[in-house]
Amino acid sequence: MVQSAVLEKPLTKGEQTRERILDIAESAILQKGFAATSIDEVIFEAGITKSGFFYHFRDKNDLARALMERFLQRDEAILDDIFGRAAELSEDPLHAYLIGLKLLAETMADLPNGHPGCLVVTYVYQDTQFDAQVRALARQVLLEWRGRFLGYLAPIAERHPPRIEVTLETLADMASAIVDGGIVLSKGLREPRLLADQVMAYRAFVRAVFLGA
Amino acid sequence: MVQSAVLEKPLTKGEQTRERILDIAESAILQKGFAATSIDEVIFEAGITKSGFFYHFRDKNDLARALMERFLQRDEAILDDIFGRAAELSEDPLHAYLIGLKLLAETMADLPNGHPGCLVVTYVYQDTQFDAQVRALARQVLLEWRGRFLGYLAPIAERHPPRIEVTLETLADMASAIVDGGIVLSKGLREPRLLADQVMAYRAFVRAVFLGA
DNA sequence: TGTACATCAGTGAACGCGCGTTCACTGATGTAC
DNA sequence: TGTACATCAGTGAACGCGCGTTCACTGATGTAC
Repeated sequence: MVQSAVLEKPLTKGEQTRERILDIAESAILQKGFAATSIDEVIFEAGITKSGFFYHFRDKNDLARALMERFLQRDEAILDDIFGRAAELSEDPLHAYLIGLKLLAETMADLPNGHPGCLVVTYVYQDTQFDAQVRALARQVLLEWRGRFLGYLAPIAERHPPRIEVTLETLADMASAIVDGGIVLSKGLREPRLLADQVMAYRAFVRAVFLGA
Repeated sequence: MVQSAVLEKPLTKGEQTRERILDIAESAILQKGFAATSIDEVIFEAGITKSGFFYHFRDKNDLARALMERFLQRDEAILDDIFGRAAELSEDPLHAYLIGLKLLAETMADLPNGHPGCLVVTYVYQDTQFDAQVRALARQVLLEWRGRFLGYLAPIAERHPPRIEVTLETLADMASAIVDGGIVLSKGLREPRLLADQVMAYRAFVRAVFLGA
């Protein structure tokens, strides 16, 4: 079971409502997009009035910002947890990374109804609806992923010289691309397993790059 | 230069307007999403009135359907062309596929402002806005891709037994995933080269699977 | 312990604008005889 | 070659609904003295 790293202090009543709004909005936005998700619809599900919504968020873009900020934090926490556990299981950075990818694939496979979608993809594909701050936030997530995976790959390349011509940056980006692309296929074809299989295929490539086929 | 396979007969005045509407709508939808793209905005750019729009399309969903149908046809024509040319350059199905992927990467790299986005991704991430027919169309594109790449891979696997444990279906889906995921990163980070690099990385994996690292 | 005040977490009603859609109409072009 | 009619490719005006946002207000809880 995935356990958050920080101890969660109990939420106040207002924070609970706010979280419920965020949950409902996120799920709706991943299904229909940002513009098609109306505040009316969100508050109906949340059981509050429109003014209640505007007590928590300045405007709709502020909701988008809050969602992406929460996404960024959760995403970092989950990946830190997965690759942190993996690092404890092997001294060798390559084996640790391969274990991490296996755990990531299992996490993906365990989602009961398949992956609901990635907020960053939603934002990138509806870019001009958001203000500069929100766009910068989405970009920040993409750069965080690149930096993270590069951080895993650099020590690997030092110990295991690559046998296939590919830059570490491209190999790092490939992790993000395969997950986001895999989610699209998985979601579109309604085949939850597909996503985990794609992560495992990426894992096989990493193995081939550093250990040979 | 990419040349369409079929000879194009000249468009009538009405067909020209219709194509212009589709071009403007597609570009807007890829940037802001379907709901956020208003008919008003499209007709303003196209220089016609609202009634002119409804002469060409029954309603907004009909526009979505027309866009996806056009996308499907163009996509098939482009891939047929690329992998058709590749097949002429080598007898061996593996080398032909590798050449095709190279040509695909070059095509991606040649897009002046980067790839504008994939309609299928837009539709999958705004699914509930569309009626059943449009959703089925998007799904059809995903299945077409899987079938296409499986068609390339099956003869390869017969001549070159795979050295890495991965199913042909996963390897086929990986082509779609890497392109769609690569487009997200490319678009989000505003790095046009990234997409071509990802396709080349996929190509390196295919090579490793069938030839070893 | 009581009182005054501040903050929290909202309510209710109204706003104006923009949206997708409809309907009756029209000038230009094409076709049949 | 001329005329009647049909089709093409739209126009112009109006529609009602839903959207995001604002504003004045409120009961419940927390804090200072």
